[in-house]
Amino acid sequence: MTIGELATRSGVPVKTIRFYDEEQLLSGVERSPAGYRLFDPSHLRRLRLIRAMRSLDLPLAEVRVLVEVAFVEDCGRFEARLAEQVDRRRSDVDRAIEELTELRSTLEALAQRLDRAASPCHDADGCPADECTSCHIIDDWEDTSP
Amino acid sequence: MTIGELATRSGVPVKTIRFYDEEQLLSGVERSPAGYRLFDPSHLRRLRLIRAMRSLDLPLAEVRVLVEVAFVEDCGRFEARLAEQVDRRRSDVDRAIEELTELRSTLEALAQRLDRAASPCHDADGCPADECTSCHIIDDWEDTSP
DNA sequence: CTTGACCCTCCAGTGGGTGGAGGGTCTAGC
DNA sequence: GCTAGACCCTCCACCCACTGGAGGGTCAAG
Repeated sequence: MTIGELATRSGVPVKTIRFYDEEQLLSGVERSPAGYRLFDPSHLRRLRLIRAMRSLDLPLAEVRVLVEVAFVEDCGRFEARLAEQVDRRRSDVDRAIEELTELRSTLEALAQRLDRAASPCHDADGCPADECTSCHIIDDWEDTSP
Repeated sequence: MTIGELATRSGVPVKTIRFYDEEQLLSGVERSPAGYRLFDPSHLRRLRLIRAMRSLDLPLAEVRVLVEVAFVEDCGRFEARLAEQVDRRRSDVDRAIEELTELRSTLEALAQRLDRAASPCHDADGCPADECTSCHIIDDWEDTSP
């Protein structure tokens, strides 16, 4: 299988497969006399596993380990390690959702304040912050944020 | 004000201030005969505005424009542009939260499946996927995901 | 023998900083 | 006048996971 065929079958871009190869995520990739990469069906399985792990946003370094464990060591170990990573990722995602939710309400509050904002100074020479409600939006909002 | 003083007063690291200067977010920064950056109080205001915008995760390129509008043009324009950006950011954040929520439930489902997983093959020569429940976790889960 | 679809390597860029090397400057105390 | 230490400078590399492009080799069909 050439890289193009593997790309078509897996749905992973050629460039990305090459990148994974450089990063040692696919092992035992042969070369044709002309230097073309040659893959076998195990690489397709491997690539699918990589993509599955990546769709969980596990870092490549961890994916590298996980793939190695799955294909070289035994699956019990793979399962345990994956469970571990899934747990870790789960709490990361929870934290990220919390942070985004907080940001979301900050944005909401700011949007409302901007709607209510009355008299921008319209000073062509730049804004003399002390007399301008627009600028004070930022100041006020800074005061109320941590 | 030297860069160290500005850093202390603003809570922004020296390196970051230098970076913002290089990126043209602070303008009119003087230099001492020895080449030291010299700031005035307007730079403190500017820096605070930058940090406020960045805390909304607005990209630096947009922050650059926004700061310029606030300090060089008039505040009404700043207010309008900020409102625009806040709206855009709001929908981005909404989308991000949705995606993370989806990821979160994928992780949840996978974690449960991993808990229930029965018999890993424990084959020291690598896993012959067809007979191994651990490997099938990935396959099954792939099938159910888009 | 040419055309066009492949393939290769190497380099640069993304965003928003952060860390470090290597070296100049300033100030206080002796 | 000298030295220690805190400060400042520039330039370069690194993070992450790719992606795009230049410049050039390879292969099959017509």
